Amino acid sequence: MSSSNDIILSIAVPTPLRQLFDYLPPKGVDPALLQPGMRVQVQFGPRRMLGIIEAIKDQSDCPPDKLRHASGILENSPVLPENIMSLCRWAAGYYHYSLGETLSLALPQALRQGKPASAGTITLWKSTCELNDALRKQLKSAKRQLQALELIHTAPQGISEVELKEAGISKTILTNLAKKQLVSCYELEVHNKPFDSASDSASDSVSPLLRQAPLTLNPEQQFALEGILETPSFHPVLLEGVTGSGKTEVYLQAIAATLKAGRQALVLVPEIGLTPQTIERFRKRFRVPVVCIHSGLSDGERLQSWLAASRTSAGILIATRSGVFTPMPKLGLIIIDEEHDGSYKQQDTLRYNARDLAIYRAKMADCPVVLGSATPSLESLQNARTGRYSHLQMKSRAGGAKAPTIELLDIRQQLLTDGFAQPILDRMQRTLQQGHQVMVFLNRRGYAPSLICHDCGTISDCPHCDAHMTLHRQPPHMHCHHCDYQTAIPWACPACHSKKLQPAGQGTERSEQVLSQLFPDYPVLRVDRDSTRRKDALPALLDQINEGKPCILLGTQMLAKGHHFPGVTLVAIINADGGLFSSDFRGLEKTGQLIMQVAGRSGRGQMPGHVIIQTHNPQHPALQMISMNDFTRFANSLFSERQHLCLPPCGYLAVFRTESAYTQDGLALLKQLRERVLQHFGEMSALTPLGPLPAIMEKRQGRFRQQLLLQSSERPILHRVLNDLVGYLDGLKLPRHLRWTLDVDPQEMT
DNA sequence: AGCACGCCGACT
DNA sequence: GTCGGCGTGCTC
Repeated sequence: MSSSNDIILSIAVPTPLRQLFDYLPPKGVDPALLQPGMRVQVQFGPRRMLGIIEAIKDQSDCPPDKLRHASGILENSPVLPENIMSLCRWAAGYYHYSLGETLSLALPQALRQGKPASAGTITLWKSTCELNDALRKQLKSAKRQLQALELIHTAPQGISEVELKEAGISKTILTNLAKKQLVSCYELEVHNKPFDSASDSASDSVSPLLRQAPLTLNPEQQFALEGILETPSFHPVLLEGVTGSGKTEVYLQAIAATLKAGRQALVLVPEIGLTPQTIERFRKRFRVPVVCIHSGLSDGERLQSWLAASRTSAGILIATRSGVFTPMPKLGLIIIDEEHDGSYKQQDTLRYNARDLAIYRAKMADCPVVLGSATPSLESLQNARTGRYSHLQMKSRAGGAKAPTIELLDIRQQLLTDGFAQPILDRMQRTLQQGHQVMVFLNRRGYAPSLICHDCGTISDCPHCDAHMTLHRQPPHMHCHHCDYQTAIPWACPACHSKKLQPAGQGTERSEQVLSQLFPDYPVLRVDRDSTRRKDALPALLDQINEGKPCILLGTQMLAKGHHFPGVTLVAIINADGGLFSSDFRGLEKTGQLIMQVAGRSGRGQMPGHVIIQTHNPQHPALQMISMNDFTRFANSLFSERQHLCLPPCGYLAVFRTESAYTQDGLALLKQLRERVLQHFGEMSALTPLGPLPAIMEKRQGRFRQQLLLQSSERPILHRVLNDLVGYLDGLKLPRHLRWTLDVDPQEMT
C-alpha cells in the first residue's frame, strides 16, 4: 500500500473494463493543478491512451509496484465540468457501462483524439459587391449562388462557413461566387467570450436580444409558455401539441426569456429533425450565437460548437442526442422536441436515452425541461398522469388551419393497380388538378421487397441474414437492407432453374415508376435513403417541393418527420397494416405515432388536409381511434394493455443480448444467467426472466443472436439484479467469439 | 476491447 | 528453417 501522503489519480480509461485505474501524478507537473475532469495521457498495458481524471485520492488499493506515473496532462483546466462528470457517472451506472467509455463518448471526437481544447479560427465569408437588380438578373440561372449571396448580405461583418453550410450552401457555391469576385473569405480568431443578452450593438434591432419580433401567441400557446416560465427551477413539462399547433413558437419565446435572464438553452432534436429550416428559424429570431452539433459537421466544426457552448459564448445549442453531454455552464432551459422519437435512444455502445439523461441534467441544473410532441411516448404520458410532469396541451392548429380528416380505405377484395386502390388514384388526380401536392407514404425502399420464382416459389434470401433480398432497379441489383450484402439479379431460380422470376410486393422505386406512368403530367419526387444518398440531393428535392407546384411526393419515413410542406393537401398511406401486427410490443405505438405524424404533414397551409389509409383491417381498433384523430384514446388503450402485461411504462425491462458464430454459445450463456436469476432472486416475484429466445431476426450479418429479457415491476430490484449479473459476467471467461450486451429500457426488441 | 506472448501447422 | 493461425492472460 502506498503511504497516505501520496497523491493518487483515479483515472477512467476508455476500455470496456468496468473499473478505474490508479496512477501516480505525471512527473514535472504541479499536483495542485490536477483536477477531476482533466484529460491525461497514460501508459495502459502496452499502449498509450487518453484517460480522464475521475478523482484524486491519497491512497490506492493497487499494489505499489504496479503503479505507474501518468505521462502528462492535456490541459490546465478540466474539459468536463463536475456536472457532466456526474451525468456520466449516473449514465454509466444506470446503463451498466464502463465509465471510461462513457466519458469518452461524452467528448467530441477531436478531444477524444487528443486535439487541444482551444478555439482556433473560423472562416468568415463577406460580400464585396452591391446586391442590385442587375446582379440578381445576372445570377438568375445560378439560383443557389444568388441564395447564398442574399444570405451573406444580411451580415455586413461576414458570416461563418459553418452557418452557411447549415443553411444548405456548399463550399462549391462559395468558391464559384469568389471566382466572380462577389465574395471573399478571411480567417478569424475565435475568442469565445460569453454571450451578452443585453448588448445593444445593432441599431436596427427589434430588441437587443431579438432580431425578429415574436409572433402573437394564441391562448393555448400563451398558457403553455406561462407553464414553462412559471419558475426558473427544475420542473418537467410535457407539451402535447397537435402538429401545426405552433410548438416551435412557444419554444422560441421560452428561450427568449431564458436568454434574457442571462442563461443558455439546450434544444435536442431527433436525428433527421435538424434541417436547415429549423436552424434558420432560430438564427433569424435571435441575435445571440446559435450553434449546432449534428452529423453533417466535421470533427473540427463540432469542436467549435462544443467549445462555444462550454464557454458560454453560444446562447443556444441545437443538437441531436449526443448533445446532451455538452457542458453549458449557464444552462437555464432544456427542450426535447419530438420527445417520443426513437432516435433519442442510442442503439449501440452506451445505450442511453438522451431524453432521460436530459431530465436528469435539468434536475442537476435546476432548470425547466420541456418535452414536446404531438404524440407523446407512453412513458411521458405516464409521468404526466402521476404528476411528476406538468401536462400542457395545445389542441388547435395555429393560424386557423384545420385538423386533417383521416379516412380508412377498405381494400379487401378490391382490385389494386400496382398496389394502389382506385379511389386513391381518383382522389390524387383531383387534388393534382386543383393545383395541390400529394404525398404518398410507403415504408419500403427498393423496387420490390422480394424476388420470387413463379414455378417453385423459392424466394431470394440473404446468405448472412434471416431476411429476403430486396430487388433494386436503379442500379439493378439485389440488396439486403440488414447487412448491406449486394449481388447481381439472378437470371434463373437457383433451386429449379426456371427463368420466371417475379418481383413480389411494392417498394418506393416501383411505385415511382407506376405513378409516373399513371400521372404523366406531374413530376413524381421520390424521397428515400437511396434517392437522397448524394450529398445535395435532399435539399434539391426539398427546394423543388417548396416551389409549391402540383407534384407527387413519394417516400419512406424520411418524409414523415420534421419537414413542412404547406402545399400538400392529400396524404396516402399505402401499407399501414404491417405495423398493426408487429412482434415488438411497441410496434403499434410506433405505427400510431407515425400515422399521426404523416397525417400532420398535410393541410398546414390554408387548405384543409385529407389522409387516406389503405388497409385490410379497417375494423382494427387502433386504426379506428387514429382515424378519429384521437391520440389520447389510442394512448389510453395501449396503456391498459401495458398495464396487464407489466410492460413499460407500467413495468421495467432490460435485455441481455448475445451474438455468436454458433447458436449454442449464446444460448448456453443466457441459460446460465437465467439460472442465476432464479437461484439468487427466485423468491422475488417482482422479477421475471423471459427466455432465452432467438432474436426476431436470429441470423444477422452471419451471426446468431439470442436474448434474455428481464422484466420487473420495481426499478430498484431490476437494477440490483443487473448489477449482480454484470459483475458475474465480468468474472467469466467466455468463448472467443461470443459477445454479450445489456440494453436497459430497450426501445426495440430486435 | 486491444495487444503481447506463445504454441502448432504449411509454406517462400 | 519462419510466417501466421488463434487460444490465453493482462491492463493501475
